[in-house]
Amino acid sequence: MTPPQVGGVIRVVLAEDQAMVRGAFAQLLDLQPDVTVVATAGDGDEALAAVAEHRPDVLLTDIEMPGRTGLDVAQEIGGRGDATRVLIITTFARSGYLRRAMDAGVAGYVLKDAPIADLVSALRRVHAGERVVAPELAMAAWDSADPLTPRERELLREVTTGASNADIAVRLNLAEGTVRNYLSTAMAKLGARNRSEAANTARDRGWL
Amino acid sequence: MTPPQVGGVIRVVLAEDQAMVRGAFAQLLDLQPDVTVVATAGDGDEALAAVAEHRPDVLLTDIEMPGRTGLDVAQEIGGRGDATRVLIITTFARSGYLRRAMDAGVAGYVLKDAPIADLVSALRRVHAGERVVAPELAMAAWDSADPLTPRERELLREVTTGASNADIAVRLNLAEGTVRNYLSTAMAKLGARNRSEAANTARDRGWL
DNA sequence: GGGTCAAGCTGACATTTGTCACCCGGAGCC
DNA sequence: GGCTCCGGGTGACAAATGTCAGCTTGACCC
Repeated sequence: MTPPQVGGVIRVVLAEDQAMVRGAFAQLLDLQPDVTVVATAGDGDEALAAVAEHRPDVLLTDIEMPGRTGLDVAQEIGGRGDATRVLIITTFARSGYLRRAMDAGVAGYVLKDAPIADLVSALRRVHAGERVVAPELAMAAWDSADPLTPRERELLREVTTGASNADIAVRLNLAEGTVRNYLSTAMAKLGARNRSEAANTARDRGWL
Repeated sequence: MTPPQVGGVIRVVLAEDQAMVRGAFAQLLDLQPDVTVVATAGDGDEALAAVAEHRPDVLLTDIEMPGRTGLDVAQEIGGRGDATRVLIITTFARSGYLRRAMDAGVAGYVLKDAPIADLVSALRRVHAGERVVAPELAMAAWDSADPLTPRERELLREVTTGASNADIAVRLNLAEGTVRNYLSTAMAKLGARNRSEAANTARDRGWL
């Protein structure tokens, strides 16, 4: 479909769930002489399909999307050994996603709080083989390591669904007291006053 | 500063907290021959200042911004009897804001989920004196009217700060039982399983 | 005037949630 | 081997949360 790449033209697939933002970014990137947006996607599944079809140089993706998240997509692509490199664009509040993004082998991570110029330059650098991480986050990744044990994470995930201790106990084959205990330590670690607050802050930091 | 308006050119101030989105929208709007972005703002206060300085035809603003929200700004502008008309761009999830937006006298309300073309056409229609509301919301506004009493709303707002029943009782001069009771009825109305869930859904629908 | 309805308010009671002291097993010292 | 630490697990107890029946007051409608 698309002509063979002329020197340095970056072929991009863009995934972002808000149509207006997606459209704006796509048009803007297309204005750059060295960038072509070959497809756009509104969720993770569309993104995977578009990458499979177009084999772009870079997948530029948001994290929070309906269904499969941007991180899921990154992991999938990394696992398949695709040549496509992944550049994450996301919101500051969810900074804890960074560690997981790194584990998923993404090539770059920029914030929507940064000027658009940063997006374009990050795109070029990622295409050139560099790794790019928003400077505000490079440090944050270290001083806020995930303190939760796997079990605690699991319990907190149940809490986000609105489950009671009894529900969780049944679902995970635990005594109710145990459930309470884990949540209690999780609350202590997160400085939360109750289960819901704990689940929220854990989610906000990308630890779930 | 700006030259006198030639026929039909729309002078716009754009307020949106995410720099990248703000930049993208601004550039895109400026590409339209009949639109000029005279200033941009990253929060409500900057937006008010920009409107005061530039007296634009339209203020295009997000709702959720640090400090003063887009609705606060709209109210302020409406109260001052400014000629500037307000067009809200926001996220679908917070559909309940619509009613409050209407009360604040906004001229239009579009969703970030809609294609960008809608944004431009809404802008033109608002400038022409029409009122524009995203079709998905025109109906939603009616079938999901806020069921909360003022007191319940107040209590839920306290819950979002992480306050316990005892805390709230003291702060509002109520018996603890009363606090529990209000929250209980609020939970019933919202179909929530506990205080936090109730507070979250209420906030998500823009009822706080 | 009486009747009814909604909102504000309350205490007694039942349930859920959070805290604590403790047991077990494996990993890593020394 | 003995020691300590950490993650997983447990039940008894205390505190917070949720439910219910019921009391006022004011608005609205005969």
